[in-house]
Amino acid sequence: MTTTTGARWLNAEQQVAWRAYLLGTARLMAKLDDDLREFGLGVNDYEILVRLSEAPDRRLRMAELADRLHQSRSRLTHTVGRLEAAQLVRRTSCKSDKRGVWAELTDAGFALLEQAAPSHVEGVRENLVDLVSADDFAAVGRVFDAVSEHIGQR
Amino acid sequence: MTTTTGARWLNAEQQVAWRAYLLGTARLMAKLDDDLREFGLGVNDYEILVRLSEAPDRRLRMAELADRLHQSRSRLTHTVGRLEAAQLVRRTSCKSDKRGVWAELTDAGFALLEQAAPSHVEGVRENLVDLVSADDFAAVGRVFDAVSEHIGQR
DNA sequence: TCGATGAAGTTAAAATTTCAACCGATGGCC
DNA sequence: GGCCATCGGTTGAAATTTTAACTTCATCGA
Repeated sequence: MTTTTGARWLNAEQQVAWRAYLLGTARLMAKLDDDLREFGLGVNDYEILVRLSEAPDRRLRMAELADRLHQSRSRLTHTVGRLEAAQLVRRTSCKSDKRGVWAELTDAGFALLEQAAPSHVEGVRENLVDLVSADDFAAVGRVFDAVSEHIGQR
Repeated sequence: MTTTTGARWLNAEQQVAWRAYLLGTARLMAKLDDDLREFGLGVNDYEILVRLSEAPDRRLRMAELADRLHQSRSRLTHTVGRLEAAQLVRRTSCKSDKRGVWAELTDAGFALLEQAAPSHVEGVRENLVDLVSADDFAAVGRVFDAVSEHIGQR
């Protein structure tokens, strides 16, 4: 685009950084998905299992889980349906709120997570964290914290 | 995950930064897609149009375009098919390599890009670039350059 | 010149994600 | 209590993306 209006374009460095982010993210996610395929998971599935594994009683309400991952409820319903079919997650209805549903990590789900985690984390290190200085990586954290904060939920 | 093996986990700050990146990226892309919907585009379509608009004669070979965006050829074929149906892109066969196909931006495609660009770029600024220091944003560029570099093409 | 190998791109089918409509439950509020 | 806007979640269909197979053409070496 040429600059014929008063619009605030990105300057050259910003432009370069923005595109590096887009391309790098695409490549990184593809690589991580690739490496997880051996376990029958994708990054998205993995993140779901991790969130459950960390929650009290290894379970979370569907809406809570969806919010933490910024997914639509519908998408989560479908994904959890598949994870449930694979016996990695179990759904139980919520006593206190009859509309509610708990998604709970099964023992098999936890076991698979234990298997997949070392290789996945190693992938995150090798293809991201260990590539750059601690300061630069911390900056990434600050930047995307600010983004999340700014955009907020929903 | 608890640390019972010799695996190299992420430390607390790295963990936090990694998750901020995942969540922030999800929110950011959703927001940008949202804002582009008014023009009938998504971030992915937009990037395709931009790459074409910058290329000599506003056209690129399919494989070249796919590589620059790190997309599968198949995905690009489908997407360009839709963009072509919308008259934003035109496909022509390549003289010098009969297997080849040029994807070329039409005038309508260029016009739409001109319309969408100011608001899109403003969105990138408002939800990312302008939220953080120039140094931090530059760090993002360095980090994902390193990622791209490390993972390489394919 | 042939034959093998691989690149460029498409295609069809399967898997995933989005979209919109929907249902039962909840929580004010009058 | 009764009304009603909204929440939590699901559903089915449409749209998009992935996967694998396939076609055509290029290239390279014998």
